Amino acid sequence: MSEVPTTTAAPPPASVEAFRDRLAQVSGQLPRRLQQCADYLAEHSDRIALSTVAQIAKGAGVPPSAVMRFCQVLGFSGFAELQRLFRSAMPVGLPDYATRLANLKAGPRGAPAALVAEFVDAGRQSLEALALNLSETTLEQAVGRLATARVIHLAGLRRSFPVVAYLAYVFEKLDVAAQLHAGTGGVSARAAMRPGDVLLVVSFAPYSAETLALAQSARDIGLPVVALTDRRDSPLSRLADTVLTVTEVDFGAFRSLSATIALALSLAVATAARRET
Amino acid sequence: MSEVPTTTAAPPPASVEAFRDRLAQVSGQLPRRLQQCADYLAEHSDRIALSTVAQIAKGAGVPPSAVMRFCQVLGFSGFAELQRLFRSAMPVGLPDYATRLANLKAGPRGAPAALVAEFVDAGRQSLEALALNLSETTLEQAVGRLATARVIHLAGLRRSFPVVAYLAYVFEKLDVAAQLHAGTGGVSARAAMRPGDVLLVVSFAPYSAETLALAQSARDIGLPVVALTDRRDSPLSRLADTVLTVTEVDFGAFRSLSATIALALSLAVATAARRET
DNA sequence: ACCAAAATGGAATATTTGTTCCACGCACAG
DNA sequence: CTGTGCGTGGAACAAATATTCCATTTTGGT
Repeated sequence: MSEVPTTTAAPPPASVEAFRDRLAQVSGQLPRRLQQCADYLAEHSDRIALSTVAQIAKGAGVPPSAVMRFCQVLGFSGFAELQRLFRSAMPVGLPDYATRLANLKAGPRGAPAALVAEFVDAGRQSLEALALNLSETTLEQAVGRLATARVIHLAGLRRSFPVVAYLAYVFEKLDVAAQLHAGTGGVSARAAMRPGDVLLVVSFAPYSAETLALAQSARDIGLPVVALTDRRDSPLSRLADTVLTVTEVDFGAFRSLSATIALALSLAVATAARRET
Repeated sequence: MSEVPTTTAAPPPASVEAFRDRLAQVSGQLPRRLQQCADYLAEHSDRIALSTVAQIAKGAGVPPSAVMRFCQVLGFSGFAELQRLFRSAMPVGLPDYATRLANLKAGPRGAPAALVAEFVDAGRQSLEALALNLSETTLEQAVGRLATARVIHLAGLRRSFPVVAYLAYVFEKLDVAAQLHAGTGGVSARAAMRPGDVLLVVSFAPYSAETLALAQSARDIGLPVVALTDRRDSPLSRLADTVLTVTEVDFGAFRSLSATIALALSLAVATAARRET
């Protein structure tokens, strides 16, 4: 009955991170064999997902049963549960993605498959750049403006149009009032904007004069303007209150919009989430 | 004794690449169930490393024994050998880029930055999956159809609309005759389609009835239909002559479209390039 | 319409792998 | 020196999984 040993009862780590923490925590106050397990797994945690108990045990220089005990000390029901944790945390692109990409690129010059590889690569780089260069404070500010808006007006032409079109769809699904200004109607769009609204404008070089004009209109009326653009010193920057920048790596003359859409989508979902609270 | 069937003896693929080649090689001249296996594995080769026979079989919609036969047809002794191949090709360890993402994700629950991280991750995974599962022959076929078309008709609604909207923009820039059928005009769209044209339709689950109807119309008239969808056995597959599949990893209820746009863009550029020659 | 060959699905079996259990040994306290 | 308790290792057990086999269905040719 009087349980509660010093190592507490049994909270099984729910993430790889939590697993590492727990590992560091118990390390040093373990029996000899279990310490061997801890040391080995700390060093080779990447093998957990694919190896069997026997392989781990051999690697650590202990019998399989020691590995089992170790898993249970950490709070898992057994090795299977630990392995599940690591398998689910694995990236889905399992086989050698890099070599596959290289092979595709190496194909016939201008072949469709080679093009796909290029665009995939460009998209991936764009996404990574987004993650690295993201300004959390600016993002926070943008969400704040959008969350308090009565109606969110969406503006974007040419290559930006798909982005705002998707935003319009997503906002509708999320039950957020949004209006898409896609056509040539700078005039009608202006008429639709009311105090309390916000304009979310997406534009990249070369900046469409029409989009810039719409942003100017919003500013004239006194509406906050949130801009999604490619450079901090773009023409939009002077017109916008909040400027989110996305550097999209392009291949040839075209961009895959991956990072732009990812950011736009995040904006939309974050906005909807904040409204519900 | 006198073995040597027409499909030669048994050279088991020694690399992931060789496996893909062999897959494309035998595809099309296989019995129904085995073809299902081939299709499924071509699209989800990333699951081979971690799944069990039963899971693969369920995913492909065939009994486990069919999967076993398929493995043997490819030259493997069984599924275990195939799985070994894919496991050995797996990347080791978790990329440090993942830790950067993990930090962002670890932020306040539902914080905008965390959302960005999720969408970036989903987009990146989708792109990798696209590169890995791309069927070069199908892609080639699609480009072939599009390149010889008089006019390319574009159809896609809801979440697919941004994709076709972008395609319309890109085709215009590339000087390729394309027409976007976005509105409700199933009738007007039908009237616009002429012999020699091609319909490029983009649709994901849940498949819009309108889009499917348009594809059916094109087929009735005798136009080739190229489909960009999420599953090989989607309703579109029966209506389309060429089916390109993209598995987009989604976060929450929304998708970043990264892979879809990358593939669409590649199609457009490749089509334009082929026309000029 | 019939037959032969191929394909199919599911049940039976083999194998691999995870998990539990218990006899033994070692250390330490009395 | 001896008893108690924890740690240990291997063997027995259980579960999951791969693989084979064969009765039945389907296919393709004449």
